[in-house]
Amino acid sequence: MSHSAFACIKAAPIFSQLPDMLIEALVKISIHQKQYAAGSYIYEPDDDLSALIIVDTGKIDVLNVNENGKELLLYTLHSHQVDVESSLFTDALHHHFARAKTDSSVCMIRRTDFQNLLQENPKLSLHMLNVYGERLTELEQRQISLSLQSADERLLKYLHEIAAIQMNNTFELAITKKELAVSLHITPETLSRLFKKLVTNGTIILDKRKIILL
Amino acid sequence: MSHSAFACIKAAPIFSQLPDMLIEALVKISIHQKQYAAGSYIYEPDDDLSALIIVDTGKIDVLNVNENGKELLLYTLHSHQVDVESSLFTDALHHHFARAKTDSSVCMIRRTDFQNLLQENPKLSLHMLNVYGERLTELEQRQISLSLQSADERLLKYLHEIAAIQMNNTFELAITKKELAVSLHITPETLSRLFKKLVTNGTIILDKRKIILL
DNA sequence: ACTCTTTCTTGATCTAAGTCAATTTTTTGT
DNA sequence: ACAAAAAATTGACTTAGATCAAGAAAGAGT
Repeated sequence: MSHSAFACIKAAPIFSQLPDMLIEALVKISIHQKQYAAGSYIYEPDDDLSALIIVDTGKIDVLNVNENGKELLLYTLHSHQVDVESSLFTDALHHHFARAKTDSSVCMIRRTDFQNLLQENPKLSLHMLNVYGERLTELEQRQISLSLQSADERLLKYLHEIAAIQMNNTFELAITKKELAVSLHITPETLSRLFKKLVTNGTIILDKRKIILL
Repeated sequence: MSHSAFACIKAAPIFSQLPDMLIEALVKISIHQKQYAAGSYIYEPDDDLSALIIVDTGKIDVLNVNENGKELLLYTLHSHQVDVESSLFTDALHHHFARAKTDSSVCMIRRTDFQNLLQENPKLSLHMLNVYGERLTELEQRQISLSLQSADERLLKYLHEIAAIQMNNTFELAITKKELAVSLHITPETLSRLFKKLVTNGTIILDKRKIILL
């Protein structure tokens, strides 16, 4: 658990390569260490908060609601990740909101302060453009994955990604299956059936949360 | 049909608000008026073209292929629109490609030239950040619409959007139904059935391409 | 150890949308 | 105006995944 704004900002991958001078400039305009209990809202639809949010500890869900009140998880921010969206640059109304999934603490930088800093630092602007470009690519990839891959392909891809990160074909799921279902955009029932299929196929061995990829 | 690079760039909404000085700087580094026949490729997956593309005339599809060779239409660029993606800022491999849908002509600005200009012009950087922010929001909206709305809701929304733009409840489809189906991410057969449903519901009157929203 | 709550599983059923195939309508080229 | 090509419609069938409902298993609090 970090305890200074400097540490919080420096730890964020999107800022970490920046020269310390710029980081200190960011620290100066940041609002330090806000605490949020699990389930509480960091910002809500139509809020004019307009700030850049850096997660120090905990997890934060960024979601969207449609007219019928149905929620869609856009992404979950983990420690040191930054919510670059939230209309930091555009004035467009946003219909999404951020909610603490676990007890969390965040740093914030207000939109106007950040924009002023950008004006004076072309390097920072260029850096942010790169970040946005990556986010864009990522979002596109996700959209492609959702419309071109079936649920079981998505699940398998997810499992292989974990195995790759852990560099081990045996691992435990870090999240509940319910949460996994949400992030794969399927129901828990469907996920349960997909797992069953993978087991009978002999693609995986599954014992509770423990998974062995064959 | 425009005939100078200046006109081409000035006509693009994302650049039009910029001071003429900057536009001229953009013109200087732009590659003028390339012609593409319908069906030909502007860039392909893994190409290292890395240029910003401004459509002068015609229509250009930006698509993606998955492993099975299935195509997904990301968006269609019309006259004066700019392809801000195509790894302009990131080095990440992109799996997508651009193909002329109709005979088209485009202006291009090479990545390195553009980045150099950005370095010297914080205003331009900030401007581009705004553009990216909007694109990001747009993409998110689309993803939400695709996973939260059913096909008939998407169709109706599309029809209402046209009516709103034309400020008239009676209008003609500017594209073929086949193309509409692609952009709604459904098959032509399904679209045909949806239209039929809307007609029997009494939601619309349809005669060939002419539509009256009731 | 024993509730109470939440997660997970399983079965039965439903539905939106895709696929395949055949036909009709519209558009295009000459 | 006519032939050929492309677009649109229709029907029969399949399928992935959702929904509803009911149990089983696991976890948490006392």
